[in-house]
Amino acid sequence: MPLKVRRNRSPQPPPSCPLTECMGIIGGAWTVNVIWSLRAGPRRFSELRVDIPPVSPKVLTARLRELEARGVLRREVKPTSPPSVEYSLTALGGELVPAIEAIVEVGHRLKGSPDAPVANA
Amino acid sequence: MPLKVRRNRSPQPPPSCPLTECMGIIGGAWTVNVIWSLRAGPRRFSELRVDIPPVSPKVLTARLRELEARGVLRREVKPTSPPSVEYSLTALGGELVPAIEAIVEVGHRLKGSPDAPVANA
DNA sequence: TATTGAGGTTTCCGTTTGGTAACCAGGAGT
DNA sequence: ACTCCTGGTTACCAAACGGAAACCTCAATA
Repeated sequence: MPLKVRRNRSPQPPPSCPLTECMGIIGGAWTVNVIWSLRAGPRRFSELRVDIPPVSPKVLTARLRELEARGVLRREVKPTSPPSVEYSLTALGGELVPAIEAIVEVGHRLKGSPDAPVANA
Repeated sequence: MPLKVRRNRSPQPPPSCPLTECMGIIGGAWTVNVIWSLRAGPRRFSELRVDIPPVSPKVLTARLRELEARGVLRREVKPTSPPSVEYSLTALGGELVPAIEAIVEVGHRLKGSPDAPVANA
């Protein structure tokens, strides 16, 4: 009797496709919103929460840590009282802004969610 | 005794933020790869599977349907035998290409996955 | 008659994701 | 002695997402 192939395969190394890989970082919830908020200058944690109301602190922290680790933004603790933390785009992060602008631009012309109620339907 | 707030809230209407909304469509698995594959001309279902080997038929179908519904691509059945189906970008879909190019461009310079093994580590 | 190829659909299932709520530390202000 | 503010962290949980495998129709071909 032939043995079945077991399906508990260990996760394979990512295919290192730059497109797939880059979408892995851009694609997280609220990631682009964070970059968008920072494009006009540095923001603190609580300011970002105001800019993007539905984001939870947990996710915002996660996104900021990821973006910092990838060199998109930098994190600076200011010796104020209470100490505040300022996030700002790096040069690399700045390069993402036009790309996101392009997406927003097209986004305006996309048809809405397919199952969303349409005017006059 | 005060009643607890129940958490079975019905899903709220999307905030209709063009950025968030557009990322909702771009962000699905393999979506950008599909657009990327179509940028050079029309492709059939099975050709797309060759272009993007790890995509499963289920997900590929889902992505094609979504992109069609939002006017990014069009689907044409050709009366060959067996009938074949050709997918091609619309003008709107074409506008996404430079945006994706920009992302890929920056993606090249992003640091890799934070917990990925680094050369000499 | 069986097989092949196109273009899917369906079911099942595990992992990942993100939301909620609660909690925490340290210093400043009242 | 409290309370507030900043900037988080943690545990828990439900839903969504995507992969695997099996199955399907129709026509042409071997």
